[in-house]
Amino acid sequence: MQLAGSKGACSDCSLFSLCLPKGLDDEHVRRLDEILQRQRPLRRGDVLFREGDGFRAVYAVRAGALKTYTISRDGEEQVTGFHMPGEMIGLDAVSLGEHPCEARALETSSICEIPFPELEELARAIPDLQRQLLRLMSKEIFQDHEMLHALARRNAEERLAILLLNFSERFARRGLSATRFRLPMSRSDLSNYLGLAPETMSRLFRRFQEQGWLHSRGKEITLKEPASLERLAGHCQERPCGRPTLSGPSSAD
Amino acid sequence: MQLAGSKGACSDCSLFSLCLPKGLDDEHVRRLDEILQRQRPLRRGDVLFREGDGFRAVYAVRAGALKTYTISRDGEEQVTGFHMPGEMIGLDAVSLGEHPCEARALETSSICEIPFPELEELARAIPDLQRQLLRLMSKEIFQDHEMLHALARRNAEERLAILLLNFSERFARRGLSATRFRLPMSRSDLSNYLGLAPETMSRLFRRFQEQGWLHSRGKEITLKEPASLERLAGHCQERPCGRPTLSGPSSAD
DNA sequence: CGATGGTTTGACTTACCTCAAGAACAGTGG
DNA sequence: CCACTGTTCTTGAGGTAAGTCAAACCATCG
Repeated sequence: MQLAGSKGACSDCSLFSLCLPKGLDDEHVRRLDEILQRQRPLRRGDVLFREGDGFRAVYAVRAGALKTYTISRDGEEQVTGFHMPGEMIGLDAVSLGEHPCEARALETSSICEIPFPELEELARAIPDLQRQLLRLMSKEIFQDHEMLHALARRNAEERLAILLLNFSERFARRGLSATRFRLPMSRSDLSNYLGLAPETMSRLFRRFQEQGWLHSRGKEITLKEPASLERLAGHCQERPCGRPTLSGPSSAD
Repeated sequence: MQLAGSKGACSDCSLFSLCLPKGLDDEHVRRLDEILQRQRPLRRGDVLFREGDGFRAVYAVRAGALKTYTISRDGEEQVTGFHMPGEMIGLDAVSLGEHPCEARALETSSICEIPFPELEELARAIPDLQRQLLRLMSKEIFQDHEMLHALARRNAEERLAILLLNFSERFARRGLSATRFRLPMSRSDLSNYLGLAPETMSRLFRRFQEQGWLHSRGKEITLKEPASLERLAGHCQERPCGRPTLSGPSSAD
């Protein structure tokens, strides 16, 4: 898997298809991959796009992790999302025609650029793709609503529990352990995202650790009692679809 | 404008086109209106769809107002949005295939149902429509991010200021006064949406009134010093696009 | 190695919630 | 039109979760 220059068809990665709910057949995936542009890898701290940049493409994360955030007039930032491999960035820019947020690599990351005009064109040709694209955006709306709920109604402990389980699920979906993982972002990014002070975040981790619910050493997290976290996350996390829980003897790692 | 039965082409309302950013030509709007289904008007408290209902259509509000909300396991509700004439409901259901929230009329409301399969089909045939549809969903994501920011970083006063200005703008877009309007929802719906206690909402209105920033009599609101509200909303409300502000000698009413 | 920025910890403050009691309001039926 | 009833709204008193401030600690990195 040689990492070539900044451009060129990205034929070895059908990564984009990972971002989309299943249902596209192989031929379609091939045509998709043809329009992908590979970018040179980003290093920790590198900016993928800035707020106000013209919107030309969406981006699929191949490896690493990024955060997106807006910057308010007084310079403070608000983290709007974390983006892991197999996830998509930039869909919120379609409407304005420019990026309403900034995207920055949390660690060395590899990105596929998907020029949007081509994607739209292809979606017209492939009904399935159109459907998947709409589904993808809808999912983001839906997840934002869950997050709104968390911020509006849940206390600090519940918010952290929800977030940890969310990450756990996302790691698991990539075939990684659901109970042992490395959070690529800083505590202050986490706290910022959850609408809390960094100090509160720190105290929460300590409390969770004292309860024996998890072990955290820097960015390395081990969930020891996912069931307790799920009880906390409780109400709001219940999904209509029978998503498997982590509780009980975990199959992970 | 005779209100017919529950079905039939809704040719007098090109309302759906209102929901979409401008840019569709007349012929397209006509074809769109052909697939619209008119629903019998909803009365205050009527449910448009429930959480978990199968997703078959999205809905455009013609008149009145609705709220959408999720219900957590313990029965408490979280308002996820208010929907005014010219706005769309149900886009968050595309991904799951069922509605993740419940929609209820806040007052007597008239709704157009837009069967989603037909809409997708039409979007395939009309590239412009496809683009507008994507743009519409993107806008919702973008607005949710703004709301996330508000809930995470702003205090109670700022949240209310932001919300009031938001409504003001939405009324203005419909050609109504930006400074005198009637909020169709209860104080507790407002507070719920903003992640506050109803009591706090009540105190906020009093405080704003004491400051002379607005006059409120029940659901009737008069903004007297939009500039002060804008100062409060401040940082987060600044949009890159030069959206006209309300401050200065208002042109409204 | 010291410099820099993230993290932890403690002491203190405060914005908002909770609880509880009235007041205003909206239906509903006489 | 007026009582009657159930909501929604308002107001006050008091408690608490989380923020702020400040200092110590720790990792990373030139």
